[in-house]
Amino acid sequence: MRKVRVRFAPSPTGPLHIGGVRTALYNYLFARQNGGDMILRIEDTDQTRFVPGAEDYIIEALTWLGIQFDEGVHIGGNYGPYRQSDRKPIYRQYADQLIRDGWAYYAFDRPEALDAKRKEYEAQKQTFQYDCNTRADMQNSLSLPADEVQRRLDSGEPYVVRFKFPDNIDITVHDLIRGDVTMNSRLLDDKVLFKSDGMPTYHLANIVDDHLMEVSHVIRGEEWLPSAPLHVMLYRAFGWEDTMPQFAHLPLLLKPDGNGKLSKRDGDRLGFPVFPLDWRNPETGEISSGYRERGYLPEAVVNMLALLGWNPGNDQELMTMDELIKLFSIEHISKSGAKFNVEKAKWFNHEYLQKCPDEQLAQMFLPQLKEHGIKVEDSRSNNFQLSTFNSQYVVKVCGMMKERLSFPSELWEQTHYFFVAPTEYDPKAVAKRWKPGMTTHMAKVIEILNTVPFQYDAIHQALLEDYIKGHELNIGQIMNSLRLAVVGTTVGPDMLTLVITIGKDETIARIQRAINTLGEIDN
RNA sequence: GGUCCGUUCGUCUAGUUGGCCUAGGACGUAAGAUUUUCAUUCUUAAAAUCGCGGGUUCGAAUCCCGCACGGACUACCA
Repeated sequence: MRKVRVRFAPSPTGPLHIGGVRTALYNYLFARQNGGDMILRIEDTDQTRFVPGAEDYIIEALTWLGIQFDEGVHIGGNYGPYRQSDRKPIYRQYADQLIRDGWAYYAFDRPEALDAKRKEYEAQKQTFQYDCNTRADMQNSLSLPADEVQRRLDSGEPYVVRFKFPDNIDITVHDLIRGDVTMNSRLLDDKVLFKSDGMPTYHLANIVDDHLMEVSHVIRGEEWLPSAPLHVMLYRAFGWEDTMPQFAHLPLLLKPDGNGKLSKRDGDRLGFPVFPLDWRNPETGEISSGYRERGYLPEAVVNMLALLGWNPGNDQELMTMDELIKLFSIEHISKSGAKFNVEKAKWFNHEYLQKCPDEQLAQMFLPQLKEHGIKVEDSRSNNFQLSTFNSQYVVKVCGMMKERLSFPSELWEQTHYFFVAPTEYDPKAVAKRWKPGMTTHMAKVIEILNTVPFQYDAIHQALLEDYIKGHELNIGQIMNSLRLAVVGTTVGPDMLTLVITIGKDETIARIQRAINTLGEIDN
């Protein structure tokens, strides 16, 4: 049994698309499960589409998500170099080999000539294809006399190398997800393998590199399925068919609404990220938002992505990376494309946020606190006047409040009253709750807080049991007014826990301020 | 247009050797319970005649054929 070796081979043409992230994830899960190697290879054979920073972005994104590599452009390995532009000298000889063996030929047709040809066919409602039927009419080493070909080559005329597809043979690709897929060579065109700029195309570079890097399984997007027969033929032409990797073509990630492939624009339109990290277009300066900056936790993104096109075969939905590695199987990858669902993504994040340790959450909260002028120190007691809080206090607040949120970014709006006293009181809540006699009740609350031990049970007994219930008062009315006084609105966590947390002095100060501000209501 | 791939609740999907499927779970939605409030949580409900039409079979979401629809590909891009 051959050692499992898989690769993730993106092109550095921009930020890594979330579909690409999923492809990387599936490769990673498969490699880890089988004790194999995971390789990061950069396919930058198209120099016109190269975007600076894209390679670093890819590495940073995958690192953030916990997808690790054993070999690659950033860490090296025994099969390098791992950037195709650095492998440029390698490909030439393989193109030559193919020509020598009659599997490929030189073609001198200029791009303009090909365009003209396509237009010509189009005018007759036909499609031009450079193949066994048309290559005799084109300018290539199959149609031109040998001395003419040599003359052109010697004179430095630009040329490409095209694959010479045999006429009318059935080529079967065995796909691990879809089974056997058969196509006839007559329908396939003579793909360019080697470009006039001296670089190989994807097809050549891909096969050569996968072979040289001893890749055992090619797990890639479904968009590659139509060219898979070409790849199989290349392995055959090179005589590498016995070590040809196994193929698995992943279903596509679709738009949440309507149909079609998920694209960058969809994210902008529907308000969710299509990229793992924020990306700033170096040319336009335009920012595309990423999951990380939106407050998604890497574990949640991984879990969500894993389930978009795969399932463990049972009802389990929450899985860590380690569990995914154990449970992953190519057999359970679905065949049809999956529509991206924002709501489910949020739910995953909520679930993982609950698992997130309070200390870690507090750490994520720090920038928001700073932004609002709140200082956090390690060894100070809580002091509202100086807006400085003990870090343990922040941890406590996070722990108390996290079940209410899906994103760390919601922390401030949910917890600001733990740090800052309300300056305004929600008018609707005031109208509904601040009834006549309320200032008296609130004064009584202050009195109770001043007399009983400042502990949950003691306050509960004195306030809820003795005072409110003892006097047959409306619990909702009093407690909501108290909340209004302390928080400024009538939403929030358990009132007594809140009071205990912010402390006796601050609570009393806030109630007093509410009494002063709101005053007595006459009617 | 051509080739290939696909098609189970609104969405992700279970269903892999045809019977245990009067099609299960999750998200979302609705109702209820809990809570002093909101949120969380819990319970329940609605939601797929398994794309459509034929066949094979005692029996089909599951096998076969046809059709429809959707998608991918069809560059000296990957």
